[in-house]
Amino acid sequence: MQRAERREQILAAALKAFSRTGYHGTHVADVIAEAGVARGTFYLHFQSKHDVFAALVDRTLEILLSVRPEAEEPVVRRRADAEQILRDSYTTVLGTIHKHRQLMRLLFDEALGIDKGFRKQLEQHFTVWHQRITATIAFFQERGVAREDLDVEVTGQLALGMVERLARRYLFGVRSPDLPRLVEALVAFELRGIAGR
Amino acid sequence: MQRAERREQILAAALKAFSRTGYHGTHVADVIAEAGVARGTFYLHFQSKHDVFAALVDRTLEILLSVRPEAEEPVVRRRADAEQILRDSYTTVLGTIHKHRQLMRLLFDEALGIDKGFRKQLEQHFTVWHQRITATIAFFQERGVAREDLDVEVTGQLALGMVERLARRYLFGVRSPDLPRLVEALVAFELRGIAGR
Amino acid sequence: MQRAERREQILAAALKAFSRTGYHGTHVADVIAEAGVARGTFYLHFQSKHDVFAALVDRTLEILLSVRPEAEEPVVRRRADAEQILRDSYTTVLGTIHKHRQLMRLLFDEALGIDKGFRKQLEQHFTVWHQRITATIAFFQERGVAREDLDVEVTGQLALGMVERLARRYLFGVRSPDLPRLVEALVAFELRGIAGR
Amino acid sequence: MQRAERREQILAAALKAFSRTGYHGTHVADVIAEAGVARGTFYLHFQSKHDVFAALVDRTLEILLSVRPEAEEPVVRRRADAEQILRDSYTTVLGTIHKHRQLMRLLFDEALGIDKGFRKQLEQHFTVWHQRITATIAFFQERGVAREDLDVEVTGQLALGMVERLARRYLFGVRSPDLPRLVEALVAFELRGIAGR
DNA sequence: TATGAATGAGTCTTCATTCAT
DNA sequence: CATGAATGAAGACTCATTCAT
Repeated sequence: MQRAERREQILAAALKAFSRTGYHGTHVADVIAEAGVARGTFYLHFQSKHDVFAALVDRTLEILLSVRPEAEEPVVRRRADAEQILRDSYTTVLGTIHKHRQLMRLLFDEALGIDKGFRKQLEQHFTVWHQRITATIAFFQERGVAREDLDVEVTGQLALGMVERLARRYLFGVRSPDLPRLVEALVAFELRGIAGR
Repeated sequence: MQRAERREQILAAALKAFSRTGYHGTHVADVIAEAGVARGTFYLHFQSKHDVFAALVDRTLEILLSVRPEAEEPVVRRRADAEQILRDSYTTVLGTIHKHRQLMRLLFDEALGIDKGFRKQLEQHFTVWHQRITATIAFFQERGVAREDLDVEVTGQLALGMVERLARRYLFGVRSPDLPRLVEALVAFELRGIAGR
Repeated sequence: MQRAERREQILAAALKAFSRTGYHGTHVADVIAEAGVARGTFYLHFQSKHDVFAALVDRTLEILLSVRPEAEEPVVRRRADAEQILRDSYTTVLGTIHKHRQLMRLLFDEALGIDKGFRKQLEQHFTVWHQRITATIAFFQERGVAREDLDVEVTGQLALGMVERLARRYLFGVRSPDLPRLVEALVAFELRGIAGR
Repeated sequence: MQRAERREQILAAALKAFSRTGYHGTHVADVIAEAGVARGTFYLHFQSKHDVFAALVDRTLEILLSVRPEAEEPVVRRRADAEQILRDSYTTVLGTIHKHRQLMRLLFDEALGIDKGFRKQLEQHFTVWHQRITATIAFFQERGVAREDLDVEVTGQLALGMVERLARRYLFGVRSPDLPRLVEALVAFELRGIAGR
């Protein structure tokens, strides 16, 4: 078996195990049992238990950050109206979160309690998303869709919070959420929320 | 020293210790050192390390649930306009969260990673809050402040998410947040978000 | 309450507790709960947990050693025939053991596992009993009831063992044993066992 | 080192340690020091301190129960006379007990004080032996060696008690007991004890 | 690379005993 | 004498990590 393959195998087993019993409730013994691999093999591919978890976190963050539907074709975006932009964005984001819900749950429920490092990483990640969102809002302001006196900074956080909560409430652990409904409520609420008048 | 007093003392020390190094990073030795009590004394008041943490979580949830400004004078509420109701509510809630930010942080950052029981407890808590919020929204619908076609259920979650994120971003670990600014942005956003038109 | 009374009260509670859960399975907390006495009071009357147990053991050994039916009226004994002597002795001994079966059980089942001191005490006690028995056998030899070539020393041990086993099997923990039957079998067996022919 | 070998090594060390200081006086630290293994290694082979002890008890009981000289050649037995049967049996039994005197002492002196479970086990064991003995007595009755009116049940206990006492008094902790003497006294006593007239 | 036996530092928890009131 | 809160030494057990094969 190729080195990368074996690594994947362990990573998958770790995800399963961690999802089942959490980081501290999962022992290396559980991971290797799940993977069907010897103890030594585990340490051949990962430096430590913490290390596997970090790898999963990294992967999760990569997945999240790679979701950039709105950035792909800026020119086209200008033509699209605000509603469509939001709808597309949120559909992609929520869809991605749901698709990788096990990883997401790990990140949101476990990572904080393990390490200050993970907290930092997560905060940075939120910062990046916050920037993207505020950029979008600024763009909406330019287009006259968002009012000028909006507190962009705080509003960006509000948008983040809404998504996070929808994810936690409707996406983790559920097989088939009613994505369109969530997106619709979210878009309607946000568009009005940022609108003038 | 009275029994209850000693218990309080240990609880305070535990809060400090847990806040500093997290649940798993904190040893009973740290707690008793912080409290200045003997090991046996700790176990005279709490069954286990897990038990002290649970006591802190319970306390936190009690504090959160006891925040019910809007419920106190229903008659007056009817006269008040929606904006004032929201402003008052959020001011109280965010203020309370900030006042007890150490406890809150413990609940939000640590509790999930320890025990499925805590996760359940937290979910139940969110359910209660969700109910309160949807009740308020329904009230706003009656009053014509919120549109009829609003997805109340999902919107309730959105409101919850906004508060949670503000708390995490601006209230935990900060001495003096700009509360009015947060409330203003929140109220303005939500009022528009739920409005017709 | 008189000092001696209080001591008795604790002793009785300790016997109950030890009988229930054994020496190591019983904590001072159990004893004082059973006695309805405060922790400090316990140590006012006994130096340690070990000390109470020792007091119970002492009491048990005193009871056992005070059983001396055959010694009371040596002149009369000479007239009685061997069978009656044995029957009387064993009836008294087995009766006493049964009457104090809780104490006896403590001595036989627990004392050995606690302390080399108790083992020594018990061995000395057996030695005393062994001497009494061999004296009786010697007396029987004089009277011609026991054969001359009997290995008195070893036979004394055999008699001891028979009684011990009957006690363990039929007397501990039973409310009403068939004492006459045991005595009859024992006497018949022993008389023949030591007899010539 | 093979798994079974290492287990044996620890078992031997535990026997030594327990024999020296008793169950409660022996710490896992003592056992591993005696065995020259690390703490973790101990728990790799045994679930707990209680578990090693149980393993030793099991082994002891197996050894005791496997002593069945009289069962091997029933046909021959019928021809042999009672005295020889008893002499052989007791020689083997007492010899085996002496050979494994450390294990036996553990069983008889320690096991009772640890656990009700061990008491049960020991009682069952005595029951088995009692059955064997009564069977032999019944056989002797058939052969006319034992009287018909014998209380077989109780007499079986008497025989058990004699052996137990000899074991405790002459076999535990002694290097070279005078086995023939013990057997002779025992056989002579028992044969007469069960005899008619 | 793979294996799994071995390691031992780390922690929680217990419980007999003390002592201030 | 009585109380019961406080003490802290002691000890069982865990589990991430190493390493010889």
